[in-house]
Amino acid sequence: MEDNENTNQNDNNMMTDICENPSPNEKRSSPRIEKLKAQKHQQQTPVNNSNKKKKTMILSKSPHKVEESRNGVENNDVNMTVCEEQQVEESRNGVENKEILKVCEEKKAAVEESVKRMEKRIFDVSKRQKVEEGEEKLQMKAEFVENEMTEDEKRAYAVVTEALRTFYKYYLHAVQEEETRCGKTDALQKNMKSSKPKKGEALDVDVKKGARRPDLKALTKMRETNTILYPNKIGSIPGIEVGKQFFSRAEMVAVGFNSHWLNGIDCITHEDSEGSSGYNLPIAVVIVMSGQYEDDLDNSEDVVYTGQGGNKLCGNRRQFRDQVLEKGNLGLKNSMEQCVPVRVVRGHECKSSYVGKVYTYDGLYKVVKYWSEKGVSGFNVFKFQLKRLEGQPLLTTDQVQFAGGQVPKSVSDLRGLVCEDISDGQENVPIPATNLVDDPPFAPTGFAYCNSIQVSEPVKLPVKSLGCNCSGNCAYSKTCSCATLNGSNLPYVHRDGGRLIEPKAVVYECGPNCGCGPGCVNRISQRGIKYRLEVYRTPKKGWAVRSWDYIPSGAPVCEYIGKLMKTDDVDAIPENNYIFDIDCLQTMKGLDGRERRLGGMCIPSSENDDDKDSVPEFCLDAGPTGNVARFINHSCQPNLFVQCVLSTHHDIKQARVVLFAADNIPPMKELTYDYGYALNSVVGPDGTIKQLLCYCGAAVCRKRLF
DNA sequence: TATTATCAGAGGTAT
DNA sequence: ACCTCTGATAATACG
Repeated sequence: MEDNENTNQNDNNMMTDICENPSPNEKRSSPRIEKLKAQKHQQQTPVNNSNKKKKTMILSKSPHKVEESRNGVENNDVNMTVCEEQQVEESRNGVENKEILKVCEEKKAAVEESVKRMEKRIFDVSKRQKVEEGEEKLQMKAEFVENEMTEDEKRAYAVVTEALRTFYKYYLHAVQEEETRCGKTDALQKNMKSSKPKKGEALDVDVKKGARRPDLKALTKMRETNTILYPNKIGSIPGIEVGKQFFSRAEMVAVGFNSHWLNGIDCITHEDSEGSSGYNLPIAVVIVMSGQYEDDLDNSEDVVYTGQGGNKLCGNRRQFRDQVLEKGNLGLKNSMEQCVPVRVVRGHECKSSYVGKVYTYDGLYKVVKYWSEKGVSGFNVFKFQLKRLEGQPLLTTDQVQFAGGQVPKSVSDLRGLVCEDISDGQENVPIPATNLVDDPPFAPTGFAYCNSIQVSEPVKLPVKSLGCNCSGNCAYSKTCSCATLNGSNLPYVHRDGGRLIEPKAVVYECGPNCGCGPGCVNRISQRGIKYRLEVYRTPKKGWAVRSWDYIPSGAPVCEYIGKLMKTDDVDAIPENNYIFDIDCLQTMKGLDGRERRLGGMCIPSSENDDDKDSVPEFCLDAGPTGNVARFINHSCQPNLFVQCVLSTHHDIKQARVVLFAADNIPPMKELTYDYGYALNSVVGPDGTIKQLLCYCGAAVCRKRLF
């Protein structure tokens, strides 16, 4: 199938007939097994591996495809092709199909509207891409995409993000349950090995009955709370762009991209589903190709997908009977006949980071033909050829794997390097700076790097708080006095090196007077930077920060380091954009501004009420001295959030300010947080309201100006 | 340390 | 009861 150079001709002459194809394709099985087989097979026939054993394969990778799809962008009736071709064919097939044809007509508009809406955006972006040629502009692409979103699209994007955060929250809660119940935490394991098993507690740990799938638990929770987005949607999903990365199948279910975390082919089966009336059901709306195609994904606009069924899923995973034209197979056939666009998701193995697998939305495809053929085990399997709709963003390896461009392997292959490590060895990982914008390029200057808080003269530090009496580390939230301050549970889970389960008004960590050691899970934010961050120059926003690593939601990124000052003293300084007000108290009271990023947190009522209307008493000035956090830009749709943390003392007015990941952040994506200043809150000396343009792309700019 | 085997897991449909 | 096959861990092979 690899040598399919006549793909285009086939388009004009599609046949829906089922033909016997003697090519030795075989059963559907797990990616691992398939991979192994593919490798073995390749060893046997190293040159011509035309009879692939993969579930899906790339049919055409020829360069002219690229040109074609570029041209398609400017072609107004580009998305007529699906239905037009179909109609021609239907009329050939005769009277019996007239009904389907009619349905097709009726549905055409709705489907095309969805496709066109997307393509309109693609058109705009593509135009930009043409203008902005050159490698160094790649990083700007993502920004353009965000900037050119309409208000509706921004809203849709925010809705999707919100749903995902809900999912992360439930997920991490389930992880904590799992860690507690199963006793699989590092702490517990150590305890059980080294010291005597804690009486009572360690004994009721049920290792076998633990919730092993927090992702599924989270999904169930979302179903219960009715927070799953867009069930059974046809075509593109608002707020989810081509190239969107997901980190598990469950995540995709949470936003309604898929309806089940396990199915490769997802169908709409019920009449009452949104937009499904009039269709001959079931119709397939999304397929997932789980696989190993990182290298051959470029321009893989044609695909052959193996149907479902006839597999022994437990045991040897062999094909043991013929596939039948039912369920997903029938759905794909129906989708072909009724011009239903199919979302295509590809799974990529990703061993370089904590995420084992990444799923990428690769756009809408049309089913162009299907057939059945004998598999290796001697049973019939169905094959579906899908062709990518034109006018969508090009598929490239970069795009599939890393939205913002290629991830550098080391500092040495960084382009535009202006500084190898702005922290000058102070951080665990070097933080390089690059500048591909200015000519001649320059490095960030005018500040001294420092990774611990400096205290200005008039500021008095509060007395250190008493710590907990734990030893080793604080796995037992019931006995740790620090954990108790956070509620009944620890704020963090152990997974992925420690993740904050959800934003809280304040996080009480263990501190210098605690009995626990540095390995304690309740000291997550005290361990310095652990992701490979890069400071880079942007055309419009000055310096910015991104990560080369995946950052899981709830993971600590960095603390906001600067000089701890009294706010009154700072207001005298005219131009300083590096002031961070420590306004936890104001935030907790629900005042304007930063409360937005904290969502629906609960506010403790114990704080003194007379502070309600006060301004923040202290702030952090990262102007003259600070850490990498001073380069992180504002966004009204940020992927980090600000978390007040108390560790050495319990005075909230001087809380530490730590930035945590709000989303699962893919490499090379700019890190941003919400500066949180109320719109029109800054008034100039002449009494006019000062404004500074926000380039985050969101509708409302609330960036602070001095 | 890297690869392979194992198995539970949930929601829909079929029996 | 069956179908869907993922995600995490246990077990094994490997160097």
